[in-house]
Amino acid sequence: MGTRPVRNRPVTIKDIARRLGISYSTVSRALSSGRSHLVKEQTRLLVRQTAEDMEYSPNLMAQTFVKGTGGVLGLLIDRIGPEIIGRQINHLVRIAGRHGYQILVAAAADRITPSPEDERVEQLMQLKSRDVDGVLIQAAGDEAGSARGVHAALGKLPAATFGPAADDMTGVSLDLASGIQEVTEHLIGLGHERICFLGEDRVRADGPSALERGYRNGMRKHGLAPRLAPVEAVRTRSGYHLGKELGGRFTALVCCCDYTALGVCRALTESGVRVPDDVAVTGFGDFEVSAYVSPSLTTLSIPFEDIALTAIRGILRQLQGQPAPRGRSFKPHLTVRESCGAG
Amino acid sequence: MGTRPVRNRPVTIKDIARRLGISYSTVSRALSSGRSHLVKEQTRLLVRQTAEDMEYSPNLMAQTFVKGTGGVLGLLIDRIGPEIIGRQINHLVRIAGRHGYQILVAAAADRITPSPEDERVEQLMQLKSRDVDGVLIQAAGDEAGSARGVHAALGKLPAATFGPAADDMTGVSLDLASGIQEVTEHLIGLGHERICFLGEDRVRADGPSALERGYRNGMRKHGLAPRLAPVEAVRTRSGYHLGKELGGRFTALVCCCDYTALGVCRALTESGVRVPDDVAVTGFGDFEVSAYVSPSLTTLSIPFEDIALTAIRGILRQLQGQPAPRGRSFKPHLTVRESCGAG
DNA sequence: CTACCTTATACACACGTGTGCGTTGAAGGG
DNA sequence: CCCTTCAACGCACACGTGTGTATAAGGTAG
Repeated sequence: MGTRPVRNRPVTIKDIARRLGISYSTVSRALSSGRSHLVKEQTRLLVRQTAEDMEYSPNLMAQTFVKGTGGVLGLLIDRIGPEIIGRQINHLVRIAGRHGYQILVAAAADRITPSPEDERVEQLMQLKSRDVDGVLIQAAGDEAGSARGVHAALGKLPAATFGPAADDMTGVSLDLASGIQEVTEHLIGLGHERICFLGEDRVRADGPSALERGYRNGMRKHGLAPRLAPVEAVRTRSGYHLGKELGGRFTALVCCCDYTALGVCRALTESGVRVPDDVAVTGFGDFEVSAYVSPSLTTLSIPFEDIALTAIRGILRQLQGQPAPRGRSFKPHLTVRESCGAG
Repeated sequence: MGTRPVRNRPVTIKDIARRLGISYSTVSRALSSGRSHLVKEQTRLLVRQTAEDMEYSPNLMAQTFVKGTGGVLGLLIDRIGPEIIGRQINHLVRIAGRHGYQILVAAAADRITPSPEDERVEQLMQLKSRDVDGVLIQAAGDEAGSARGVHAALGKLPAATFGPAADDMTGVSLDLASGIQEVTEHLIGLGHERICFLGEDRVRADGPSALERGYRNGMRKHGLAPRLAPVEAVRTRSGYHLGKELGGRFTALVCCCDYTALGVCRALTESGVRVPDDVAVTGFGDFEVSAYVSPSLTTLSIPFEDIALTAIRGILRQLQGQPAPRGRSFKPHLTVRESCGAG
């Protein structure tokens, strides 16, 4: 009779107030960190002690609801390879958590959509209506974040996009072109001249991709003729098939993705072409496996940690009322291993 | 003068009510799908049209707040390899989205924690205070979900754990033992007798892991003596080093992870030991890359889609008030490729 | 002792939405 | 004509928290 039955309903500040015989506004003030001068120190301690005893945990929904801000960042992801997503999410969640934020994921539907941009806008609206404090936009296309509809849908919501900086949103991009150019020139420095680029399919007809531009720049700079072979992005199968055809005609293959490069290596090995002795191969991404295959892959490492850090810092700045930092473009790091023949 | 200035504040049902000169409770009822008999059809249509015109979008925070449920599932992840996480998240987000749910991620902190269980409990509490409708618990340990503290912290919150079913929560597990046993017996069927198991480090002293048990069962069934070599889980580096030592002493190596297997293959190749001609190697996980390396990897495929589907269905059942389905244990699918020598 | 100031607390409202219940108006039966 | 019935809608409260303002208590100076 002395002990009340355990209630399933979580403890609220009203419960604490009732127990202490004070008003719940006092409890609220005692528990909120700021405005300490409005509550007597003794009362504050008493309230805090009682809160702990009663196992009070604040209703974050209510706090978010009333304050309009509540420690959640939205992450908009498009279809990207699981390896990239996994690594990126790992870093984002970790760094966001370090600043007290959680990540709410909104991913592209699996159905075919007539307009990817409209879908992104719809997801953005949904994130907005959940009062997320900011949005991280990870999308496949080159200019995914800067689309007009997306920008309009954002309104004043802090945002960072993994791509070129747009107005009012921090852009954290990877300098694909300079990366590919570096690896291309590295191969040229090793004496290669017949170098083929295995790029992604051109989804749109809006000119060469950044990767392709980097390759072209590298070749042009040394007076060599570029040769291209399109490959569906992030697909090893295509790399495999192309490797079968291209083995004899080139001395080096620059691939747009580690998986493509691995597929190429496999095809070459099967055809009796040795890597790197007969043909050098390079990749992009430095996936976890790439250091441990044989031959280990010369590739471009992506500074995920820096990228995630910059993006989240950008959002934090915006949350402090400052204008959106323009962001940065990070250069991939050339990681030389065996497959290029320089190891 | 005729047109009001565009307000930054989002449109609420009160705005709609004011515009139409009706009370906002009527608007609320007109917009909510159920209880259609309480609003005249004409009014309902008028309200919906107006809502669309004014670009009203409901405040999901408020809805969640008042209803105590709001279309978000929490995902608790421990440290797992990015490949696994990436693939799992992809499926979970996609399937959850199909049912109108979003995923809120809570990941383990990067700092070393004295008690992993306490940390999980803390994260659970945080998810709970955000009124998530259910929790998906993806943890590294064998019995991560069934820990007592976790169970207590959950209370009546629907949950699914990727592991053995615990009381009141759906368990979707992967039958690691039967998978490893199958691949072990497959190797025995190919004539191998000196088969070594490269397992993960034993974190605790609570007996052999499920993987190890599967291997032992397979060997014992055919009267062969088990041989173990511990490897830090999901690490190719260790696999590489072990491969260097073990190449000559065994004719087959059963690895606990594809990455380990790839490291082993590399080490063997470097040492002049041919795979699969001299030594057969198998992995676990069927990572994206494993089909395209040379030799392609015989491995066990994880039915991610089924796992995610079962977990989310389990939670949906619980949300409908039904008791937690016990869940299922899925068998990995033996995918025979080249590295075992049977291709 | 009164006027005034400081301090600590209580009261009341707000945030946006859902919902029980009372109220209104009209229709129908006696 | 009055009473009942029922549809359609408004009022008011609730959810848990934050915060501006009124109020009470206590102290000091005049």
